[in-house]
Amino acid sequence: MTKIRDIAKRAGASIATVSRVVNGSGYVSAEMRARIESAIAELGYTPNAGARMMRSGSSRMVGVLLPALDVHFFGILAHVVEQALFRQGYHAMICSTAESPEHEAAYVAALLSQQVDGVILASVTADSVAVDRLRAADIPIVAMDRALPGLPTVSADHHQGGRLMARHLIALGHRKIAVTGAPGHSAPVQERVAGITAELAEAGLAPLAIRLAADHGFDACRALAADLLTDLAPSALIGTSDMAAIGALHAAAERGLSIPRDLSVIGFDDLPAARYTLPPLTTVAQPIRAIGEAAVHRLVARMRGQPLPPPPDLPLTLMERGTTAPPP
Amino acid sequence: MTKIRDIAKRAGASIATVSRVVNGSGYVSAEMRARIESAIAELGYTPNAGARMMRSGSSRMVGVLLPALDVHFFGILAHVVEQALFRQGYHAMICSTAESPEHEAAYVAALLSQQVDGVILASVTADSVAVDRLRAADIPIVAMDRALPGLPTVSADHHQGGRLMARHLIALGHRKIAVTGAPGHSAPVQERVAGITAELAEAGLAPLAIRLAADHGFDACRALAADLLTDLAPSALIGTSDMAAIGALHAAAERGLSIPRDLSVIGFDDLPAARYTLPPLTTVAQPIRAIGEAAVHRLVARMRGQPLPPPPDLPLTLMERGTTAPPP
DNA sequence: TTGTACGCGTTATCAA
DNA sequence: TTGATAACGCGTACAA
Repeated sequence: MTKIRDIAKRAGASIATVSRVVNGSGYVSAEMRARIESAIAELGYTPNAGARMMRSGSSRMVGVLLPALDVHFFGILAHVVEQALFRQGYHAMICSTAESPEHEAAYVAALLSQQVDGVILASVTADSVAVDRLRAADIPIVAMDRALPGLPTVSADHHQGGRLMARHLIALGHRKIAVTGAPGHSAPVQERVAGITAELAEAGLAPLAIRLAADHGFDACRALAADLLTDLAPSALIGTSDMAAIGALHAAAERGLSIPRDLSVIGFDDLPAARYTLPPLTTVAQPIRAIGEAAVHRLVARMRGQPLPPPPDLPLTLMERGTTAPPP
Repeated sequence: MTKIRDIAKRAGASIATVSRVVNGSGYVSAEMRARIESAIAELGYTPNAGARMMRSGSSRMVGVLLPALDVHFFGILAHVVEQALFRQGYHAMICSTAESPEHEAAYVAALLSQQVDGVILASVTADSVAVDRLRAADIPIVAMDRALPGLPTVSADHHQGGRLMARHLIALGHRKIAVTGAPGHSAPVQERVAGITAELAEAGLAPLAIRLAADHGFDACRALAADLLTDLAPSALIGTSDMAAIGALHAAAERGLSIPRDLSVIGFDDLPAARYTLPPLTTVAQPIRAIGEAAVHRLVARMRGQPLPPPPDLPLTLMERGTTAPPP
């Protein structure tokens, strides 16, 4: 690997001058700059990040901890965050913990060891030991998607989202409404359920049932909804996520139910897949892009020592598509 | 940040001994080890990666360059690769280039600067300047999903995939077969198209049309298929990806066509979304998990200086679901 | 079995 | 405007 000394030698300059050119700091004559720049181009010099970091104590990197990349929601979120960080001159170190404490601990250690300038915690559970280590390190942190006590958070209002789903069905005239979804241990999911229940209560209603699975895969969601449709006879099903709603659509089809004539189904998230079904899924859209960008915005401010921007307004939108209608 | 000297002081040892404990190298008495370990736990020591890297010249990191994380296929691939690397003791540095040369160049520089031990290039174009820099750096590289000349590659046989799609439709009795898909500039897509054409030719057929869009979003795919159905009257449509096929399903529905009675549709990839449609999509499954794991396997061997394992067998599987049937 | 001392590549300070 | 030099934190020869 060519180093700064090689460039200095080649350009007939000192390493200090090369450093000035590379970092755009201090005064360098035009002629000297040109000589050094061509030396850099010829030899293909890339500054050693380790050495840089050791001097400056900063790596211009931001850790992004999230539970999975193969779940489309988190893939999109990671993408948005990464792009936003890039625009601010930071590199994202994306770590998918696979919901395993072991992974989480290893990644937190790696982030600390890499001297990341900040961390975005996406949908991490509050009682995580690893997160405590991170907090102890006194690095700027922003929680995303799921609030973490004592940490600046950027998250949609899941409670309100639950209300919007219920409100839409109530307005259509539904009274026999059941809730299905996963994963049950997810705080955002629980908040949505609470919002649903609250909105129903205000209309003098209660959910026919609330069934949450541990697994949020397609098959689990479909099986859950199938049982629900067998046991009860709801006129509408609320999925706590698009995944759950799509599973419900399939469970209904298996039982010969026509959507939305015999059964209304509504989801949450508005992932791309919500538009793939036929009819396309009615759902409450979460502004994923805005969430990622706001998280970066708040984090960058803290990393620069600026005052923390206020939590942004992240409006949820009812996307009325083809799976909801008045009850039969 | 606590450093190795702090631990040494606290434990009444020298930094050399602490280093030995941390790295599990050399001899340390049990008593001393216990003292040092408790000091590490109390003070919360994490070795500085920059200093470590400077000494050893290695970062135990592997760069993963891919075009996007918000495209589900790449999100899944990134996840698989990341998990596999983790099991081998490497951390993944996932870089999504957003298909922008500027991003790509910046990330390549970052990878070089981070002294990554190896790089996995997913679906990168061959004529990329950035990649040339990477090759010049003499780091182990493996190309994934899309072959790169002169580099070990792990990729499904897209040509064969094209053949499988065509073969299935031909076997069902279809003769009026059209191809739709995106993005047109993607090499894997072009290979699939070539495979389709070859298989049709062997049956004495030619595609009714081949239409590829630049954009691989849902709307573009649907519009493309809609035009195709208006202009021609195929009995079957081959999507070069699940996305294209799902778009075709919607275009058909808009025109009142019943699937698979009036029109057969087949896709490629077998993403989770292929099962979301009603009826679920018939498609050719690409072994994404095996691809990611094989790429890591080959890369790790090279990083360890071991001989390069042979390219693995990555079988494609026809997933016969609900969108294909004999022609009307 | 443990400790001392050097060098890894940079940046920043200071002097010229 | 440029150059010499001292840290930064760690791993490892080598000495004890």
